[in-house]
Amino acid sequence: MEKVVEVEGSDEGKFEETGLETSNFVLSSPKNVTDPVVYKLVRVDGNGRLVPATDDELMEVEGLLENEKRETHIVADTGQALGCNSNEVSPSGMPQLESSECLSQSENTEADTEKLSAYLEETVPSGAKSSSDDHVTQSRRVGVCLKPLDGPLEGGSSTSTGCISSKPDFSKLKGEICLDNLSIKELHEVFKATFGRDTTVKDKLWLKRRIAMGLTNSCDVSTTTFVIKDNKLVKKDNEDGFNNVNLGAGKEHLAVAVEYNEDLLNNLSSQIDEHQTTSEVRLGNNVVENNFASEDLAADQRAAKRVRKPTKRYIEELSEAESKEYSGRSIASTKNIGFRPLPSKAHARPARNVSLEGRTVITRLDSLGGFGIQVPCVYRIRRSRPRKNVTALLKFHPSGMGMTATLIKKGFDVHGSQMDNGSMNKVLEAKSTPEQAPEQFVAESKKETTPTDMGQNMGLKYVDPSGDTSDDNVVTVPTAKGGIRRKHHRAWTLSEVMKLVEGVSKYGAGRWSKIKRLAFASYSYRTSVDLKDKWRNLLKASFAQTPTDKGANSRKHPSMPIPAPILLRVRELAEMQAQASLPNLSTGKLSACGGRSVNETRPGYL
DNA sequence: TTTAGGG
DNA sequence: CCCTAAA
Repeated sequence: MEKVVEVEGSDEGKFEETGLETSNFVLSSPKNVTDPVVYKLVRVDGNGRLVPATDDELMEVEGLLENEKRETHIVADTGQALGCNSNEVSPSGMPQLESSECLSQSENTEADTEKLSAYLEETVPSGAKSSSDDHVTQSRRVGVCLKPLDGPLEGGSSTSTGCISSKPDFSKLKGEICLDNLSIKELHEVFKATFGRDTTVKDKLWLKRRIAMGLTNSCDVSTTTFVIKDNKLVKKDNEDGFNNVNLGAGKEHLAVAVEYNEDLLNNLSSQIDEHQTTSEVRLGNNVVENNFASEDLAADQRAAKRVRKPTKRYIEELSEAESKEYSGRSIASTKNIGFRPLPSKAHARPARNVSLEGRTVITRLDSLGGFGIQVPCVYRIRRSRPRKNVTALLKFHPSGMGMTATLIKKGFDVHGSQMDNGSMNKVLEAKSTPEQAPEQFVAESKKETTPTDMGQNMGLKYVDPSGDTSDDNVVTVPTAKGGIRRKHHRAWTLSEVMKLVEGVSKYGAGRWSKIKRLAFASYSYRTSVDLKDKWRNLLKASFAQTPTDKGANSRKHPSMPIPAPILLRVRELAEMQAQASLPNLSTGKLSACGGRSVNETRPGYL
């Protein structure tokens, strides 16, 4: 106990320090205060403006994660805290430190992001290794660390705030005992300190839970104690726990929880989203921490999982959801906001969902108190490319859209038929996910969820039925063979088209993969094939009508208003390329040598 | 794996 | 958009 306290003290100090450093970059916004718990990943723009991470960034991050860092990060956390300056060990006694990474990478925003993610992931293991007390400390540091990094991560601000500023009191809290012993009044204080707001709730248990959760989420407080007292279980409970005590059967949950956590981690690692919040991670971490007795094991598992890279689809999904919101126009700016802020809760950040394999886990800010606690929940299912199982799914839900809807529905419908869920999940899982446990877990938790909670959640959850959450436009098309294939359509936005055109002009038509990578990195959901198809369409369109009028806009196609200038440009490019290609055809090599982008092998197209 | 084309 | 053959 004592030890813990000390640590915290140190932590705080550190935080402050770090905070200062951090200040350079970020945190302009007051919002930090608002929600200590939730953070999104962002990068800092040149001018210091915060920008939500873009899809590609996420991807990048992902990539980074994969590449390296696993274990190191943990260290990094510690390291950072102390560390950016001195690499060495944290007081807690973390042997591993590798601030170097931090430093080196700090340059890139991406790196930051990555770091964040890394840190997140890493945290877990570290926690596992170190005693819980230490762990707590570490985690905090981590939060700090992030900021210092260079910037980009904005999360840091909120993080730091949440952790430190908001709750200095926690030192007391830490002790499990504290929570238990505290009077309601005290709990209120703590609560306030934790969440920055008052609560009228008088339920002690509730308060304790809430606080514990809050702490856990925002910082890694050793909630365990608290939790334990509460139920026997642990942090894991956080998620379920708040709903109700549940967890009678701790073991099962526990087991499940582990997996769940892993997924969560994986998800995080794979996609760190602006929406993704550290809190989530933490949550996951905590759980993991508790669950995994042997760090090694955990580490290994994580590593393994981490390795597997989320499919593009996966990412795509995310981006898509977001993109919908802003409809592609300004990608960056809106993203953060992307989800409609729910009126009700402090900030209802739309939960970010992470879908893993078949099952989707999403974290949503929970309504617990209206604080931004995130709770994992099943939200939407990944829209995926047609998988073999799709048909099966479809059968279940002829509508075809539906997985998402269905799930949600389920979620709401407490009593709802499990069958649906189960079957669906199963189907999904069948394909790739061997482990069902997590799903069940999720499902179960949902079931357990009390109606009340559900109601609250609903508000948050359903942020907007219309838009993103729901599915992308997925349409099922019956095929002659009898199969059903899913077609998801995402309208091309002007910006996308422009980028495409630009890309083509730069790299030449036909180099779709290159274009996708470079010019089009932001739109992760567009595949090179998509680009190609789009280009084809553009060409068609441009030739079809452009010639005469610039105003060509007047396309009949309601759906596709392509600005004339763009069409024009397309035509130009097409012609250029065509010309370029012609020589090629005849001479071949020569053209290739001289020509640049256009030339190459590109068959001029057309 | 990426590209080109067809459906 | 999806699917698939070809490079």
